[in-house]
Amino acid sequence: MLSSLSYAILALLATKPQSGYDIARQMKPPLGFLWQARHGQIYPELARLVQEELVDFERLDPGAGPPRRVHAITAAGRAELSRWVAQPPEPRPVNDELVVKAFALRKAKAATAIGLLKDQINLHEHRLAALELRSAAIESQNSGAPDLSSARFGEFAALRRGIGAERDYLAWCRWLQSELDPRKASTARAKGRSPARRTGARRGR
Amino acid sequence: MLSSLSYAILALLATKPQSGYDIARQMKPPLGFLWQARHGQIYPELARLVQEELVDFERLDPGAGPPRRVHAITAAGRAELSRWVAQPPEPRPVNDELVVKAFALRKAKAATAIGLLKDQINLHEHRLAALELRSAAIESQNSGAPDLSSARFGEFAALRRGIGAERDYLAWCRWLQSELDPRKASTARAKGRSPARRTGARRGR
DNA sequence: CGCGTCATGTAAGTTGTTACATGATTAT
DNA sequence: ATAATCATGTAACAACTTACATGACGCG
Repeated sequence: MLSSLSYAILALLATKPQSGYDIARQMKPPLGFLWQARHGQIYPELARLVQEELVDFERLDPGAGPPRRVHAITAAGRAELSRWVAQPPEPRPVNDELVVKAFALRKAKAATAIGLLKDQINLHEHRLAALELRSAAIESQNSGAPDLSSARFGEFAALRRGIGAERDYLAWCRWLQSELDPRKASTARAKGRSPARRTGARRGR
Repeated sequence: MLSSLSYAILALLATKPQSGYDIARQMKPPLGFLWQARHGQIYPELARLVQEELVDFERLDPGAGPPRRVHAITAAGRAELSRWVAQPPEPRPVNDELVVKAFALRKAKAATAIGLLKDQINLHEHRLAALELRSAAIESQNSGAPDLSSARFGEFAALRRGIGAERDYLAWCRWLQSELDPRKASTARAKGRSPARRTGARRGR
């Protein structure tokens, strides 16, 4: 059986033939939005796909420089990809260190914790901005959000997931930050303050 | 250096002494909301923590049955935990198979894809309901959302993250599902239909 | 001339999964 | 009786990270 990474590679190659380096660039943390992996994992996996004949490649020798290997998905590769797409996904757990830190946050000084969150917010704001930029680029090329019939639909859908996830993550970070704010201790609580809680409420999608 | 899992274990033991089995239960996929791991990883890690003297344990021999090992965090363990909490977290990439499948969705028949999403929505609705139940239980015990001063704040914050993430994930699944809906192809688009897009819009929080 | 990027690979180590192994207790 | 749950462990494997290794090209 193939790894999830293999299918992510196949999915990228299904849009167009690319080098391992191109794939690594798109999957590079922290910006990769389809699947994240380093080149140290990608090259061996690509070699395996070639061996299984789901991918083939062509050496492009640009006269000067190292020969570039442009990989393309084969017919067998496309077949295997579409077979896999129809299978139910196996959920991989999302383990986030920051959640553990939040859980144990009383162990830290408030000032330290607020600084930590500020850095995280910054990080995720940058990622969000990058994803939004890309999404906006697709929309302007497409004059509006692409639908299923468009070749860019898959990319748009994956981006939309990333954007939603980042916004939600940021909202949580900001909430946590406001809870830590020493000003919160005295004010608030009684007078229905800002980041309105809504845990029990809000039925109906 | 210790793994993230080690710190998750320490964080749980910091609330109260527990057996490896108890820890495994709380970390069990798909419900664990602090950190997910299986017992096959937890027991060896616990043993390591004992060896490092960050955790100790007591054999509880309940006359009948296997002796239960109740583990407790030591003073050194607490110190190490609070040191770690103040460090910036290293981001671990979130790789979700379903996003790859969405990216390559045109390879599948619409009916298959809709079925897939339905199953996913069901799964995540169940997880969301479980998290909301727990959050509501804390709120009722606390008469309102706990703040930093409360012993349950950490748990509440972690749950809140899980709840937000599940809601956002579900919203994406439902959007995707509506895009796949063959009824969408004919209607919609022109007449400003339901799951209102907001990718470029919505500035300022 | 050194640094960043293009470009490809490998080796060692860590983390996490799956399956095997054992055995008592409780519920059906 | 047989299945599920309590309870703890280990071994083999798969996934992923980090660091090493090499070499050309272009920029300042």
